Amino acid sequence: MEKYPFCEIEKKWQAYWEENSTFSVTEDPSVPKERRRYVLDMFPYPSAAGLHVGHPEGYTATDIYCRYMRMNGYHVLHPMGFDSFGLPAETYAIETGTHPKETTEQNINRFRQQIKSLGFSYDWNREVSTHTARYYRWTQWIFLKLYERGLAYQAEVPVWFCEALGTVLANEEVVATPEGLRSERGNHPVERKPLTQWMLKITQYADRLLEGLDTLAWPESIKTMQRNWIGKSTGANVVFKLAGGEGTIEVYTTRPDTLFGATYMVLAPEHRLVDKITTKDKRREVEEYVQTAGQKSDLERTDLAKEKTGVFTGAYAVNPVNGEKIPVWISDYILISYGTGAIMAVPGHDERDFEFAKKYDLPIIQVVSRDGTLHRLDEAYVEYGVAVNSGQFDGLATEEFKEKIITWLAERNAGEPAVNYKLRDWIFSRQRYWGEPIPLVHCRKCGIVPIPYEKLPLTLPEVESYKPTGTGESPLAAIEEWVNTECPRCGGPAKRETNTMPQWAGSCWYYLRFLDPQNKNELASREATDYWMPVDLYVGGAEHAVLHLLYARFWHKVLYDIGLVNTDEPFLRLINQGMILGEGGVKMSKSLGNVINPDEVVAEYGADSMRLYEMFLGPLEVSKPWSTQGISGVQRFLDRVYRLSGRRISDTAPDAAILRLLHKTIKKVSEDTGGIEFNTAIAQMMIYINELYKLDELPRSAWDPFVRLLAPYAPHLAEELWQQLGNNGSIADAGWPEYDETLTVEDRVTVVIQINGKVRSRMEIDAGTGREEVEKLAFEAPRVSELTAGKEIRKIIIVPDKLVNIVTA
RNA sequence: GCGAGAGUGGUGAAAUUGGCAGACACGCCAGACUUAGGAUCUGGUGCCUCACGGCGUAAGGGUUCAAGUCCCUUCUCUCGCACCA
Repeated sequence: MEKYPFCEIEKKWQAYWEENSTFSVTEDPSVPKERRRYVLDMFPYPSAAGLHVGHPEGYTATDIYCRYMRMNGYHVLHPMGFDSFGLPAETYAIETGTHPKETTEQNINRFRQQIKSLGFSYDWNREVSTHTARYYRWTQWIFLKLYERGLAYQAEVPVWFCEALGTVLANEEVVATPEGLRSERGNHPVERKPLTQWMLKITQYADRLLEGLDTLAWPESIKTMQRNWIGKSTGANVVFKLAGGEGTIEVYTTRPDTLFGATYMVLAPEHRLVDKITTKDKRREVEEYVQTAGQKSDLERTDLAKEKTGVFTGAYAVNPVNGEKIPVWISDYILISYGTGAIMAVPGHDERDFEFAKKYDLPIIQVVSRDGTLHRLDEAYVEYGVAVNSGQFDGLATEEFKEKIITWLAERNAGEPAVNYKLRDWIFSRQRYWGEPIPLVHCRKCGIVPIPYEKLPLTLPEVESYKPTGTGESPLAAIEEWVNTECPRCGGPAKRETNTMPQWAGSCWYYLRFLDPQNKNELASREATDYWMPVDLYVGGAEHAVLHLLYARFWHKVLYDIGLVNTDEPFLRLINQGMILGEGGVKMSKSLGNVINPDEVVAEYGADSMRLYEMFLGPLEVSKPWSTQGISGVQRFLDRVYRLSGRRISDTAPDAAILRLLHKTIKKVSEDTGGIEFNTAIAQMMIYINELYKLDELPRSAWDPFVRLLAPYAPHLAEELWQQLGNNGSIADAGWPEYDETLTVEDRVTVVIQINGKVRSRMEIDAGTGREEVEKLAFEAPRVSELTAGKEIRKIIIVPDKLVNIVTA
């Protein structure tokens, strides 16, 4: 028996959808807001490898959802595009001299064709690619807005520099690996280097980025990750005077209530006071330590397992609460980039300080107690409790003490409340060719001058070589005629900024360009934005939890502040699809040779089988292994459906059992499709087909609704069957079938009879039978009377239409 | 170490409010049809037992008439963070 002719069917309907622009949408004002949906996929980076099977997973899910919503009368925006700036094309250009634009566009064409081969219902009229000048014109435009609002600035910062890539990386692009810190892309070693970079002041939005999370229907895990990444903490800055000299050391602490337990202080080796306060006799030792710390990689410095090190500076500070003189140390366990770069050490109540104090034999004082009594501290007690050894504050609960001491310090100008974030400003410049040029010029007279908005886009020049200069400058720096320009303000000689933007820039706002992709005057009209935004459903991989999703939220909030968008948050609901693993549950990778190529799957099994299979594997959100045997199972199902369509269609009504199953099926498939639980919806369709398969002829009223249910899942086959049924036009325009609740319930039910919680018998009775009747019938059932004979019956529990539990003594 | 999530047949997985554990599918077994079968159709398939029956949702305990589901303890795995004071 040969397979159904999926190849012809799929080609035919893909051509039909294309010719008829079946899925293009416009901003029709007659459609009320609540009948509109914006469903978005994370657009792909068009790599040379082509689509992998992970892409179609999320794309199929949104496609099914969109088709379902359309059939239910919704107006759905479902666009696709390409995140087409990026390093691989540039690396390839360095190796071969091929222009990145050329490879990128080849890859885009391949991706588009692959995506189309799966029959997704995108509105292709809205396709955008971030590397095109008509797109990045607006990326640059947004950058200038950020600059105008003081959210983009230059700073010399220690940044991650990657020798192999010849560029600076963002914190988020550096990952810890067993071999040390490496670039996320390419796994190359990275090092810390101070360089002048463009920074975006995302920290200014830290609170709003944090608060906004509460309003979003996102996975808790992603929200938690973002919260942790932002890392807000509240406490106090406390000022310690230096003993015997002028000057102060300011520290940040979340536990000002432990101030009486501060027995020493620690500065980061890079702290500006280190040089000033170090005494003569300690200078040599301190300088040596500072230098070693500076040479250490950050991995070494942040390795938790390593023993803490430090040296005494010879200086002392005065504890403002009790006038105690305490020594000032330096150690690389204190980070210059967090808080004030200095701490008061409370070894009794901080694990790190405890470890350090033990090693260097510094005093440990207990100032917090669980119950108000003193005991020996074998480890730091970090919990909240009651103050002890704290002078007039003894007996206060931690929470209350914190408030009191902050006020006390503030009255004496020795401290104030403080808030800190782990989030750092976003290092935004890249020393690369294949990215958006930063639209600024450096004028000797006027300083940094933005290129006027109407002069955008500032396009990428052609270059001889794509290699980074290695000096920390981008390949653009080598193009004299491009770099040397006029100052837009004074007309004098000026030089262009040669840094480009990171790949994240284009993806920060692409969902807005889809709303109005041809607009020449604005990035998107306010009308189009108001019509569609916010995104109702956003589906993509969890790897973007804190990068893309945080950056995009940041830009969106800025655009909101400018008045360009109508909402404070861009993505209302987010779903992360799980990874598709190789057979056996291991990661798919080239080195393991277990990569499944979607083209081959489509060629062998068809797009509908591929779509259905990926959805049938399991819940969308979880990772699940690919199984080549498994796909033949869903193909068999589609085959059966197709063969079934060859049977005679009758106009007689289906029998009661089929009718009931039909309505149950419509109900289950409707609820599960709306709830993005596609695996169980497919299982229900299989159950239905298994039953229909037993019939010699198909009642039209049992078959027609099924074809509609199938349409979101296997759209090509459904179109074909729809046409066979004598319909003109696309099934996409057909309505979704409705079910009658009363027809979904069984009139006879099987009730199990338990004795002491164990199933001993069962009986078939009318649904809705009353309790007394059920009880009576239960005792008439076989084995029940013999098993209960001579026993005291303590209790009878009846769950209507489900179960009877007879409890005996 | 901290945070989040997950552990159910040989495999992928199902299972409203606690109410027949294993739907659906893969695989396997048997049969039918066939020159043939990696096609198709029908039936079977958690484990132990000839059977009656017993045992089963990572392990142990608890609540309950009743626990995959609720509570406690432990273990394992995945993901994220990694001295953030």
